Amino acid sequence: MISIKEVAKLAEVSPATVSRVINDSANVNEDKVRRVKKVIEETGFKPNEVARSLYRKSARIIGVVVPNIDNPFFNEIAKAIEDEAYRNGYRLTLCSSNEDVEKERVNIDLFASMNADGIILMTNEEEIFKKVESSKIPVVVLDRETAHGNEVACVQSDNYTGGRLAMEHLLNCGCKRIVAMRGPRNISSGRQRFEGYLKVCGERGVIPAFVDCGYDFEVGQSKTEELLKKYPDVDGIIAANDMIAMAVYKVLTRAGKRVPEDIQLIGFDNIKLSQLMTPELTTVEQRIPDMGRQATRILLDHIEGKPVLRNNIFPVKLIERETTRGGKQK
Amino acid sequence: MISIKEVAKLAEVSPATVSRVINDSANVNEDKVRRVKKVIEETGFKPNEVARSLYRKSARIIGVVVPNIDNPFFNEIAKAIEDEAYRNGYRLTLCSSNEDVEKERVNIDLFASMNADGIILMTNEEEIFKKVESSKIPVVVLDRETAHGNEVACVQSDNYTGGRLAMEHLLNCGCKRIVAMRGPRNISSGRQRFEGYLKVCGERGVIPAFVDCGYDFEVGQSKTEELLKKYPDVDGIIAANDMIAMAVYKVLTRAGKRVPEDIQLIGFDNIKLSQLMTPELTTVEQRIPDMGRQATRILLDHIEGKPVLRNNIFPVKLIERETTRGGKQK
DNA sequence: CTGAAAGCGCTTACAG
DNA sequence: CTGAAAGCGCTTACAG
Repeated sequence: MISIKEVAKLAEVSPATVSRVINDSANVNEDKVRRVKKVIEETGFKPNEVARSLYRKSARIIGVVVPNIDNPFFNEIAKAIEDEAYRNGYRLTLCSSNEDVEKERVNIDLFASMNADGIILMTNEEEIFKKVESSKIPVVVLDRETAHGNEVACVQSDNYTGGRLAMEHLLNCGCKRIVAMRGPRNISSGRQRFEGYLKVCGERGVIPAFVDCGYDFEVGQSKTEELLKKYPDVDGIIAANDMIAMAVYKVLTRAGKRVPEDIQLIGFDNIKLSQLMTPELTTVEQRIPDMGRQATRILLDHIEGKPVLRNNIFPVKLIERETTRGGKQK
Repeated sequence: MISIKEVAKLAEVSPATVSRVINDSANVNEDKVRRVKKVIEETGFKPNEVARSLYRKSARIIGVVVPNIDNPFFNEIAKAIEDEAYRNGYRLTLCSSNEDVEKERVNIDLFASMNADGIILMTNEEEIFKKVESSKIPVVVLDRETAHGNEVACVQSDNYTGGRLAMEHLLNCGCKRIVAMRGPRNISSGRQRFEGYLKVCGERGVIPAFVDCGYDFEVGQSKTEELLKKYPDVDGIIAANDMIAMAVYKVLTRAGKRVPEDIQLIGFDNIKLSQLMTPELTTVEQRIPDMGRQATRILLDHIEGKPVLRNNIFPVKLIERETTRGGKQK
């Protein structure tokens, strides 16, 4: 790689002038501009970003921590982040933590020592929030809520309303015996959805029925089996999310239950998969790409010193598809 | 962030000595080592990686270009790469190109100017291979074959055998009218699988029947409809990959065809999804995590100056599940 | 064993 | 408008 010094020599100006031309940071004699541009053109010179970031203390990098990149939800989020970051001249370095706190910690340190400009955090570990706080890098928390107040902003869905929507829909579809699969209790989205569900139970005089569950496919299968034993008369299931709903569908099918004829099923997230599977899954939509984009925008705005909204709650929406029976009463 | 100079002052040694302690790069008086370590401990000092990479001309970063991170296959690959990279102290910066050549080009330049140590490339664009070549960064090509000879290595599956396996399996399952959905013609994996299929046709005296297709779900749907019109008597379908198989399944179901009773179906890749869907998909397994890991290992070995295998072909394997009828003849 | 010095490739006051 | 100089935070010959 050719350096600014060599460009300067070839263009017969000083390195400072070349820098000024590259950055358009000061008026430079037209003729010199021309000469410099010509040399850059001919040599294919690109400024070394590492040297730049050393001086600027900014690498135009944003660090992203996801629990698991190999999960459609985070995956779709990451795509949106990457997209928005790229559009603004930022790169993205990725840490898929597998919920390994040590790995998250190491990566946060790395982000700091890389002069990353900001971090988008989707983690469940309280400890990491503290860590990040001490690193002084601006953070936006995505799809999570935190008790700490030091993050630049939170962006998440209105999970509570989502929980309500799911329950109300099954009720409207005529289900008499609805069972909720509660999401992880250490994740705010799981708690909030469940609260929405409970609230509707209260309003409609329904006795809550549920089973504790996580967000991953594997636990979905075993928890569905458990559910079937515990509530043999179930005719409606609210899955903790879409991946769980896929698992539910598999177990129900194996057990000879038809969806939606015998048991109606609703998911949460509206990941692309929910529409690809057959039957197509009724679900509560989170605006995943918008959330990823927004988190990134907020981070960039903050970096540029613009004011920023601290709490960003995205609306959710019921998407009726084939695993529930629409307005029809049973 | 505290710097090495301040650590030096606090420990009453020179910055050079601190550096030597950090890197364990020379013998240092025990007492000084102790002092330096103590100060580092107390201050939480972490060396600035940007400064390091400026000197070393290495950022311990590997750049990854995928056509689309929002696609299970690349997703699973990226996870494996991230994992292996992390284990070796490397970070990963990601470009999800959406097959946008301009974006790929910009990112390659960025990788170069970030002092990235290597690139793992999964692209379809000939042009990009040339670009990368000129950037002088070591490249390994993953899931692709190139005509260029300048990459460090290629890693891919034995797609030809995979194509054979798929066809032979459907034949063994008693299918009389098998139609292949040919993968993209500009991607080597698509061509090779199709060749395997053709070869078996030749050997078994079957007249080839196929429909041109891509690798993404959406085209899978329309191409399946086309297929059904063109070959109304079809009783076995070889999908271009698992995502296409999902689309095929949906269209068949909507058309009132049962799988595998009326039409048997086989995919390719063995992405996790193929096992999550119901019915579970018979498919040809690619060793996705191994391939990602191996690509990374090779890159790192090369960077460390170790010799490296140029062509890495991973074996494929038939995974029988529920969309074909095993050994049973019809 | 160890410190002062030079250098990695930029950028920006500073002085003219 | 423009160049020489200093500095971003490290590392490694070099000399002792």
